[in-house]
Amino acid sequence: MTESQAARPANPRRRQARGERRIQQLLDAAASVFCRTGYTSTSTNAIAREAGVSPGTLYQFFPNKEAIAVELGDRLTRQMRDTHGVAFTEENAVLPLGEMLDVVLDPMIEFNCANPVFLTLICSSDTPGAVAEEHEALAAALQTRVEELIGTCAPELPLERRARIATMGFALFKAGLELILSHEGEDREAYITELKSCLYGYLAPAIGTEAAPVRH
Amino acid sequence: MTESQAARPANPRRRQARGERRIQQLLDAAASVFCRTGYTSTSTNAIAREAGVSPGTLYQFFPNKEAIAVELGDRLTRQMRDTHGVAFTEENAVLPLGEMLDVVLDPMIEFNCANPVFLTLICSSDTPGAVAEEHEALAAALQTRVEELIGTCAPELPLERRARIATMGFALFKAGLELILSHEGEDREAYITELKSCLYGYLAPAIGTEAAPVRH
Amino acid sequence: MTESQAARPANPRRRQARGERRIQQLLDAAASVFCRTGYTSTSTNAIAREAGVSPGTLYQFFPNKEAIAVELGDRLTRQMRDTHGVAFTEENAVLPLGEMLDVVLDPMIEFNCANPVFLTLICSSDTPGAVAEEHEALAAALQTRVEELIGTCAPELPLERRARIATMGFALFKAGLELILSHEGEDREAYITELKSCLYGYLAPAIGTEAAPVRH
Amino acid sequence: MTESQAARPANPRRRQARGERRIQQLLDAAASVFCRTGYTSTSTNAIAREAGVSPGTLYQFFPNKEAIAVELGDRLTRQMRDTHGVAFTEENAVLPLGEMLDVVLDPMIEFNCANPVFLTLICSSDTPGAVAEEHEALAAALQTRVEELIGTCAPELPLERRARIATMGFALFKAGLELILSHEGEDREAYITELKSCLYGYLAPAIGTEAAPVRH
DNA sequence: GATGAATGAGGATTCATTCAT
DNA sequence: TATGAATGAATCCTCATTCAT
Repeated sequence: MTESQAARPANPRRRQARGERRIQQLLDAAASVFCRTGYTSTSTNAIAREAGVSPGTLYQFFPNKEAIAVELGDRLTRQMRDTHGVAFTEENAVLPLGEMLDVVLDPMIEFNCANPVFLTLICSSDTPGAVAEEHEALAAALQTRVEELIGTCAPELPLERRARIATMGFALFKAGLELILSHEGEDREAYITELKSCLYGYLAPAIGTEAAPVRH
Repeated sequence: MTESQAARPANPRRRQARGERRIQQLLDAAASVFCRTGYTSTSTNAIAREAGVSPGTLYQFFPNKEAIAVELGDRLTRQMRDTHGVAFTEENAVLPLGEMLDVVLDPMIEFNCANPVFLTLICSSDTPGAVAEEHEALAAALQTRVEELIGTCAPELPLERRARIATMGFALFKAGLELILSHEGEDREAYITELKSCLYGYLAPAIGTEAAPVRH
Repeated sequence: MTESQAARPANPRRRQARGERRIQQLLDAAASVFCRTGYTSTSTNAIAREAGVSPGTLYQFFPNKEAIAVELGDRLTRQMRDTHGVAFTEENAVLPLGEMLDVVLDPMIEFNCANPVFLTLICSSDTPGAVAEEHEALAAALQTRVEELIGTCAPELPLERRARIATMGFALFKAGLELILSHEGEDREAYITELKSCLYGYLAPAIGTEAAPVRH
Repeated sequence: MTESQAARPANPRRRQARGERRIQQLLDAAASVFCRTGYTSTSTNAIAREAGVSPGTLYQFFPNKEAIAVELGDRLTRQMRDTHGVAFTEENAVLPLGEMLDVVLDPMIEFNCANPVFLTLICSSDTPGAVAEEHEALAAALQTRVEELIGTCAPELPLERRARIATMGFALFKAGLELILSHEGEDREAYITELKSCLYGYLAPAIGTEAAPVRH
């Protein structure tokens, strides 16, 4: 009796657990297929097949293809923030440029190497509709944080220029990331170095290489 | 034989001319639609409609959708070479880096602003299959020329690094171009400047800012 | 045996009561959704959702979608008979036509205004299959009673004609009811009057306006 | 030469002719299937199958299912007007009611017996969306003409009542038509008589049985 | 009984491509 | 050569129904 009462709460959870597992399974499948064939060319049936379920099951959890991409993006974003969110904190603004780039980029790169869909999603500029909007919002959020960081490093920079630098830097990062992801082993490392030196060369004249003065 | 080719030049020429006109018409239409909706989302019927011809006519000149993209890319490449090919000649290697970037990039940017499909085609990374391959070849050709230019500027650079710099530089260029194309007027000019300073900052430490010694 | 039925009456009753409540809940939901979107366009999931239960629960009480409509129709029919069944009794045959129509139609109209699904079910002529058949049976039953009433009023009428009058009268009633249900307030009242005068005009020449002679 | 020039105009026509034939074929198929299973339950694939063509072909001529119903309704309406449009002219208002009903109803009934889809389309009240709207418009147009006719017969009738009579009369007509269409031979004739006597009985008290005074 | 996940056939619609004229 | 009709597989998505828990 008391047992059945104690066991109760598990029941609804178990159901939700199964669903949650399916969702994760579907998102994993989607990630995999998106990476292979790109968002636009990916069919929901292909995702379902990859996940080993029927099309109907997919639609029990997602109202349409876009929702999958959006949820995937959301989860990855959250995950990225939870894991590597520290990178953009103001503290890093006090570091010399080279070190700052390491501190900021390394976790980002690591995350993207572990989750290559992320770039796929962000770069699906071919696609009009909710996905693009959703991920533009995502990109915009990232850029804002970059802008803030730059603002801390170089407060005297005009706002417009600062925004452009953030935009350009972000575009640069995506471009470099693509190269990084398309290589492995030593080549990948080499491209990481390349990307960093590129960003260094771009940012150094604009925001200086020295540490920003610490604020007390 | 010679007679048929020489004595009746008007008719076949006119026919070929008509065909050529049709092809150009179709390619123009394709360019327009590709830009608007991206390669993947563009249907052959949409291209035919835009060109004001029937689907059947389209397939009289192109075996399939990819062939259109490929031919479009080829023509643009040829056109770019014919018009701005000079930019990559060795002569420019003797210029100081800043000037060289101007000389090399300005015509490229101008060309791409006039033909925004070019970037669309090159960046259709979403698309698996022949298009990607074809345009990778295209990109590879461009990169080779960049490599050669870099090689002239900095002959002591190890080949591998040189290739990476070319790759990275090219990726950077595409990323910048995207920003440039998505802005207009002053903003566009500003992003052009941004792109150049980015490339300058990246290349300066690698290949030096001074003019390469002229070879006699 | 008797013990289990007599000594433990509360438990099974309560269970059946719960089941009965569920069934009513489902039928109410079905009625609501049928009215809104019509039988064909109504999905079982929609009914379950409206009833606040899971699809599986619905199928614990009904083998399929049609069974819901059938049961709904049956219950409404029974309810109509229980409440307004008196209307068709022979006694009313002695009334003059005008009064008879009032006595017969008013409760019918009232019932249908309170239960608009009834008409929806009866008129789902779009739908082939069991529902139509079931409800044709329902309609046939009603018609039979109308026929009997007419037979009492005008015994000399040939059977065939009598059947046709009943059929036509019933069709007329449904048509009028549709108009009545699609209006409110004064408009509704006006259409009720219209329907009655229509039936009066139709039946008067056929069965006479005077009260049938009372039989001892 | 002159021949080829004379034959030219036939060429485009022939193509359109084939298409026109297909359209008619598809509409015939649609009419058949709509009648059998109702608008809502009819699938475009079923129509295509009935027409002996592939689904794609159907969509070459109609953008969607509704468009088929709409075009079908339009054609039938035009056909009805062309053939029997005379029935509603003012001239008939001078006839005594009984004759007027014959003159007005007989061609309408004949037409609907020859084209039973018409009623199916008009009665697809189950369906929300364009079809309903389109055919409500159709029904409204018919009713307007009925109203005008009634207005000529009984000019002293209040407008509201006149509208209601037209609405009710039209509903009555549809109901009767349904019965007529669902019977054959003598039964059908009998129901036609029944419908007429019903309308007569309804309209006589309202608009009089005598011929309206001729206007000079 | 109740749940909600699972199914898979079927629906509307699109599209690259082919074919008869 | 040009046309536009024809194709049918593939797309996204829905829904009646079943099943494991």
